[in-house]
Amino acid sequence: MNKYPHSTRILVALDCIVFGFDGEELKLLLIKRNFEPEQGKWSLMGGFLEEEEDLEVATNRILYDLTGLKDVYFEEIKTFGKVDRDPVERTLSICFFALINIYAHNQDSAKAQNAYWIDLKNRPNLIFDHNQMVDLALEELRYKAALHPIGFELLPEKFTIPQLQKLYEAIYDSPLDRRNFSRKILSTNLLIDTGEKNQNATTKKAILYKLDKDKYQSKFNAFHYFISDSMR
Amino acid sequence: MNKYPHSTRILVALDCIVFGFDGEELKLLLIKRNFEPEQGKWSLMGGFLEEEEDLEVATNRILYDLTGLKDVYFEEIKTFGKVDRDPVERTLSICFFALINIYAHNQDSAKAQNAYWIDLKNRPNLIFDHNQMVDLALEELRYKAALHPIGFELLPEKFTIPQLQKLYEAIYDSPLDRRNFSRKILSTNLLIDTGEKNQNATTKKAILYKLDKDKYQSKFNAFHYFISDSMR
DNA sequence: ATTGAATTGTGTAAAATTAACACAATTATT
DNA sequence: AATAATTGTGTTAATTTTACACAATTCAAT
Repeated sequence: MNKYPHSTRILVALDCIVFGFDGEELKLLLIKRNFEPEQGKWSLMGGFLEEEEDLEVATNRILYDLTGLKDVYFEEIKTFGKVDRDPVERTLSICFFALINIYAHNQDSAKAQNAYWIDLKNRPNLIFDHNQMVDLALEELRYKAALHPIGFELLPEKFTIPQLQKLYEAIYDSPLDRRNFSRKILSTNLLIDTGEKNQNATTKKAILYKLDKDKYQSKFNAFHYFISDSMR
Repeated sequence: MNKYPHSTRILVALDCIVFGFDGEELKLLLIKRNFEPEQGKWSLMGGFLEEEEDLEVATNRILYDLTGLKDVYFEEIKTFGKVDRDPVERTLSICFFALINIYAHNQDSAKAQNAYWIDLKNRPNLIFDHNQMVDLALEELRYKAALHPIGFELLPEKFTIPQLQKLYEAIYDSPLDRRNFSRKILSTNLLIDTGEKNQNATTKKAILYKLDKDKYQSKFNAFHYFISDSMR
């Protein structure tokens, strides 16, 4: 069975930073732990990589259990591997962040895990090295979202340009110029005008767009500097 | 000892894609395996994460054993985790790429590992999923080198602008405009004129520069689009 | 119905950057 | 001294970005 006899086998966890957006603020899906260790404290959603389970399958399993969603956008960030990072037993953590549409996820799945959406800005202290993980995930999200059109993953299927702008303002925690933002976004040709307008607006109704999924893949790498430094 | 009793412990390997540059071509440091499994075939340099060893320590250990160098620049790419990726036993591979000055590394260390510098363009078929790892590493190197000043890691301490240009041409496998390249590089203010010139030139001797290490860290993230698409 | 406040969509000119070039200077060789 | 190869620097047009202004839409309050 163990054919590389002299090496150590190690417990491998996956920890997920799940980002959401409620229209105003960037949110994190966090677990109020009702199990040991560290029961009662806050942590990221995670799980162990199982025998006979591909790594990617495990990530999707964990995201599904938490959100009820399949085909969630996620990205590996880093493996945390300090010997003593988990006081119970040495555990590697392969760390991911995921972007989901906060309104599409299954509330029941979240409840079953004792999970809550928490404002990124008011996040509680987390167990182990999970604070570092969130810091890194935010950094990575900011990096990636400036270079690639991944923000859409956090929005409903149909969205307005002002909504999209609010999202980017939340990600970078800084105001963007409305006119320049609009021009830059539209110049990507990734948005399709649905012909509809948002209904719940109290002032001028904005055009609802959807993502051009055919172009999305081919343009994923074509839009470095989606948000430029000078735009911030 | 095993306090999370129901989970599986897994063998964890680290595999390194070591890039070098000989002045003309991008090179890979590859192992001609004189051990089982797959003896006689080519592979990446790797090793197992050991008990009581931090992940970062393990990476540095593996790089040191291979090159004789400490403080090597490396970057984690991805964890490969298909159940059957290693036919001997299930093994996760945490995959890194490293950039080293090919002339600073210790030949004896490489020889002891049966390692050779191979032109990236003529690389042999590698074992397991190592081909995929190299493909991904090259992609990642191209991505990062376009956004951050990491190319220097592949050059000697003192280098000329034409040398640096040849490096970038090797990385992107495409010619760059000499005059625009020079201007862009110098405008970063990351290069210090050493006052010396390279001696082994058969024509006009070029100015030797060195990296401004004080500015390097602070400007690491300030130079997104170090190499622009339009420059290629 | 009219006005006002908030928000959305589009336009424009100056500034900055990039792309596409040309030319002069340096070095070893002939 | 002339030649060939390479290096350093400059210049202009095109493009992109920045910093703005103005008109149109909507609902609510008069």
